Amino acid sequence: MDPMSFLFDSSAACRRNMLFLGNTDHLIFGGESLRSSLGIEESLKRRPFFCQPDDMFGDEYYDDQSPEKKRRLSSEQVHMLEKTFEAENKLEPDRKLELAKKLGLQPRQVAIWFQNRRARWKTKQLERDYDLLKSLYDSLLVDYDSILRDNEKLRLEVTSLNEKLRTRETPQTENCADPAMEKVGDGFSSGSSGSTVANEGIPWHMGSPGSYYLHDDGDQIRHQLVDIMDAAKSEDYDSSGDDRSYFCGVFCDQQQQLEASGGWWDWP
DNA sequence: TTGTGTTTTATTGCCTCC
DNA sequence: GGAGGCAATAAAACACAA
Repeated sequence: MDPMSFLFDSSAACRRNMLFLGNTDHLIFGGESLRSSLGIEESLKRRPFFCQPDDMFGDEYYDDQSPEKKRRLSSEQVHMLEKTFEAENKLEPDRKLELAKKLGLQPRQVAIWFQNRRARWKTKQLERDYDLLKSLYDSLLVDYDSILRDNEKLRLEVTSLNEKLRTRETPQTENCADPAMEKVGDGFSSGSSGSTVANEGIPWHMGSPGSYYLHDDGDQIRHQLVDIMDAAKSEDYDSSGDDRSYFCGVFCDQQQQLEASGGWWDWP
């Protein structure tokens, strides 16, 4: 194998053969061309990874630290890697070699850096997604509680009005001959059998069986009930109403936010 | 200075794809 | 079977409070 291709090779087999990888710190990657860019000259002086043979085996080097020590990349190198990562979160082999050459790093180091960087990005993305979902959940919870309160309020109102109705109607429910009376329509009557007052889904019943007849002075109460039931239907019981579109809107928003939050969630 | 928590670099093992 | 990706993890480097 060509020694240089060995240096550049980051395959699994090769890296497993390089059990002395810690000692690859000794491998010479030097040469002026490799160190010319990005102003990394300064950092190279401190970095056993990338120095020249004379530097590596000099007293100065060994006085400083063991060559096996793990070294951090310079800020310039990191900056360049970050910039590249912004453009492409995975590197083609050619690009990796090019970048490694440019930075004076081993291709394997570049590959590892990108791997770790992807892992960090994924962690951050998970945190962002969690925060987003949590805020959506919290706002839905607030809405839900508000709806429950409204529902309870309406229920009490209906009960109270129902009581009023009952007290007014008791003597005349059957055989009523008063022409002023009228049959209540629009959901208040279902004929002669024990009727449910409201439409389906409205959980209360009139107390007495048969059709309901109200005096004129009951009209006000009747209209109030109709209003209340309409409100109840639109807010609580009608799944095709605004509530559905609201929740739909919430989840559409959520999806849009997730889509907008990052382009790499579904990495190829 | 030192103990401790966090970040970064690197390794290992497993998996998928070609 | 080789190449390369990812998850889990180790360990060095770093930051910082006490």
